[in-house]
Amino acid sequence: MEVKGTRSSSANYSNTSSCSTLQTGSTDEDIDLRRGPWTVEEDFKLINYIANHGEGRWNSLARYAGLKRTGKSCRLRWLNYLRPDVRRGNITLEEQLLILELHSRWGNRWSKIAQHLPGRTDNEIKNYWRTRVQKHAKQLKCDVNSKQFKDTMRYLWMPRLMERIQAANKATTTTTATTAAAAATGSNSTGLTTATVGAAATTGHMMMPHMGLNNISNEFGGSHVTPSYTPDNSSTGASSDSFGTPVSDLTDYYTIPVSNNPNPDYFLGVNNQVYSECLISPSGYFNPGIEFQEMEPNNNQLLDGGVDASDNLWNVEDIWFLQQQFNSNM
DNA sequence: AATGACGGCAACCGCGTCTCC
DNA sequence: CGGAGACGCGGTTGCCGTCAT
Repeated sequence: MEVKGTRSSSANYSNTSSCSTLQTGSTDEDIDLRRGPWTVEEDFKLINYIANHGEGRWNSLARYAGLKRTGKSCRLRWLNYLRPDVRRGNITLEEQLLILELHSRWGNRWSKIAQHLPGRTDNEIKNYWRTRVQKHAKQLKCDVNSKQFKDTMRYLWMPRLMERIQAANKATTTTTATTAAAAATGSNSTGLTTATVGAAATTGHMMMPHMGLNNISNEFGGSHVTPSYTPDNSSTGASSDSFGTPVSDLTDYYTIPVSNNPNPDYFLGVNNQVYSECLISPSGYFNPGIEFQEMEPNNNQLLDGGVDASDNLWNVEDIWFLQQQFNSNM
């Protein structure tokens, strides 16, 4: 495992003394509240308490669980790290595409975006955006909120990302009947195009039932991404056409065999056994001292011919290419 | 080998909203 | 209706690992 920079490494866990405290001062209990990295013991207490009593009422939960933490801190720790269905590791190409798509629509509504990426937290998506996307905006010497950058993202990066997804799929899978069916359905209720969803479906990932499809169909207008990947097309017919276009049921995509996916951490829909196991996952959860590190997925996720998927979109060649495109639009 | 810079991520903070009394 | 506490969200900070020199 070992996500780079994580505070949950065993080294950090052992270093309980580095955790600072803050004085509450005025409460009747007048306890020293801990801050900073969580220890194994604290995680264990929190997990066990929630397993027995459920979550919510975080302030009292913190007290009753014997944690010298604020309720807020407990909530954050649970939601962003300990929750069984938290998915960790590299953001996949499909997830990157979805993040770009959703962010172009909703802006920094991280929690809203996270709702559509099962297992991902708003914090993780926010971090991804800040560390990756903003970095590349910086490289292009433009503001991440500028129209030019958004257009670059929409008309260049996203189509290119889709190409990469499709290329990865071609390289790693044979076309399944389900994929063909998906491709035949055209756009869907999310406004994402066939290319988007079909590609994602082929990998057995994304668009799970619990993503709140009704929600999406209401909130998504037209897709900004068109099959032809050209600004002209997307700015005219495509976006308005896909608005309310009768669509296929995304459940069609839920049952792609996981074996199609090169990433061992991939999950399927909630009806799928593999995903269920992934949700439960936690050989290490209740045995933190021994196996805690095993809870994290393989971070060396390889797609697209062995290139780290997390940076697939952003290699040097692309940056150069995008810079040319970007400059020519100036 | 030492060290400084940088990147990535967990955790914290402030504030707005919601819920309950 | 209004106040208090709980909750949730987005922005920011700070730590740790990695990389470059």
